[in-house]
Amino acid sequence: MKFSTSEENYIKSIYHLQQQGGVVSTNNLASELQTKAASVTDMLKKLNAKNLLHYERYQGFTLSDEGIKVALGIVRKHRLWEYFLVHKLEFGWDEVHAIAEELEHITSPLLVEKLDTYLSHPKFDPHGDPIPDVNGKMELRQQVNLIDLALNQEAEVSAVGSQSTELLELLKHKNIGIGTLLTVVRKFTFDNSLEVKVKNFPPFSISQQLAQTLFLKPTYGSTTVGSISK
Amino acid sequence: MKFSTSEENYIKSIYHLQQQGGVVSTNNLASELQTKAASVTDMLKKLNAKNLLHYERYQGFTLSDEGIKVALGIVRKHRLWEYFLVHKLEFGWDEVHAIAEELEHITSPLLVEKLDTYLSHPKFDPHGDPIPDVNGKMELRQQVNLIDLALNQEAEVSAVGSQSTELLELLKHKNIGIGTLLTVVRKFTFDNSLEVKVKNFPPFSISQQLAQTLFLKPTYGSTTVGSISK
DNA sequence: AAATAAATTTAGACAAACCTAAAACTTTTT
DNA sequence: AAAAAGTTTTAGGTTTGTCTAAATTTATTT
Repeated sequence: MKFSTSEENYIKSIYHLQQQGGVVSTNNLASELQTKAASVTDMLKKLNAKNLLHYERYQGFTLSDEGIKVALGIVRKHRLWEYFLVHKLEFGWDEVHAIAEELEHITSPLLVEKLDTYLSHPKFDPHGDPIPDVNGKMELRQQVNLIDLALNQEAEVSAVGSQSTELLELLKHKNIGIGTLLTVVRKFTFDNSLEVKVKNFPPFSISQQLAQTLFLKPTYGSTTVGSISK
Repeated sequence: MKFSTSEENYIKSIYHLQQQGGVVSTNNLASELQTKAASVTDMLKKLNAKNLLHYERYQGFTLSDEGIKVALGIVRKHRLWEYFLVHKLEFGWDEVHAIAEELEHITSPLLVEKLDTYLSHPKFDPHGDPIPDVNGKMELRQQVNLIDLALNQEAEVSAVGSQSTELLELLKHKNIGIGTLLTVVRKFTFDNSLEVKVKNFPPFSISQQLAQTLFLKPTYGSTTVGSISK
């Protein structure tokens, strides 16, 4: 079955939202898609008629198995194109999201498979997100949220939880990118903010909100800067 | 100014038609786009309002300078993507047209320039058509139509005049592709058909229609099979 | 358990891009 | 030069995806 660009965008957004919070609500999806609740309801009816959703009036909704399959196909295309843009065309990892949003709607399945082969079947995209294979299977990202990182445990930034320009702007300002090595030197319970250290820079503060969008891979053989352990 | 996919398709088709015949007619464009004359008139009004056309009711139309600029931008994208699909992803030259029709509508100008650089600024696409540069300039294809090829003059097939599946099917059947070397051994005035020879194959016949869609580059130092010249 | 607030859906409109059928204009034929 | 044929445009309607405003349902207060 084929879908319009608009249908695909709804499916993809529902997928992302239900990854976080389980059942998705109308307002929730409307704000994610920058549209109005009434428009969302219209589209829900259509997707429901195509058996892509479990949907009951006023009760929220989730993707059906079929819906998830479709979503994974779109996610696969999005992440493969991002990989292509960064590793072949030499875009920065923070410039590619909008372009991949367009490329992900190109329909040819053969194109996707040839692209995958050309890129040597990458497992993760430039933001650290896993790329589903043809059957929708993908690796878990073995990453830790910055909020959960142990004190003085060195780790490498490997993914960001959103591609909003606001977030990317803030990361640029703080000089943080994919690959940055950092350690948490203090945690403040008052506002859950963190004091963070990057080599060769003075320590600086990261808010709870920001910390929640950053994912890292611990560097075993940590630098244990001021810790008690030998 | 930005254009919808539909507007871009109209602009591109008008461009191709006026390359052949000068002023374009409504029915002409309707059949090219597989749509109805009334739909064409609707769109003409819109494009005219945006100053992309010279248009007078009932009198036909051509692109304005601005319209040509837009058309060349689309043609540039189409041909660059075709080059990418054939030379990087290893598609056959006869499989890429439909996919490039989708890719040509991706909007990012930076993407086009990075792609062009990645491909090392190719001058011709896999069908032998020239690729316009950023300013719309392109080389003429120094090619001869098969109809005009001199007797016994060896030449290499370098372009086909259309990408219709019907044509590609026929070429496949006759074992002709980009790069095929051939000579015309006889011309029949009755139906303007040609008797053609490809090395290691028995001679075969090509209709006037087919000959008109094939373009070739003469091989200087010809093989002059049965000619009088030493 | 009412009253109020918030979320969701319905009803009715609108723009883009298409359609059919009829009217208007051009070209060709007789 | 009138009639016929062909082409183009207009008029009015459809579908998709959006919107605003009003009605309905669910959740939260008091």
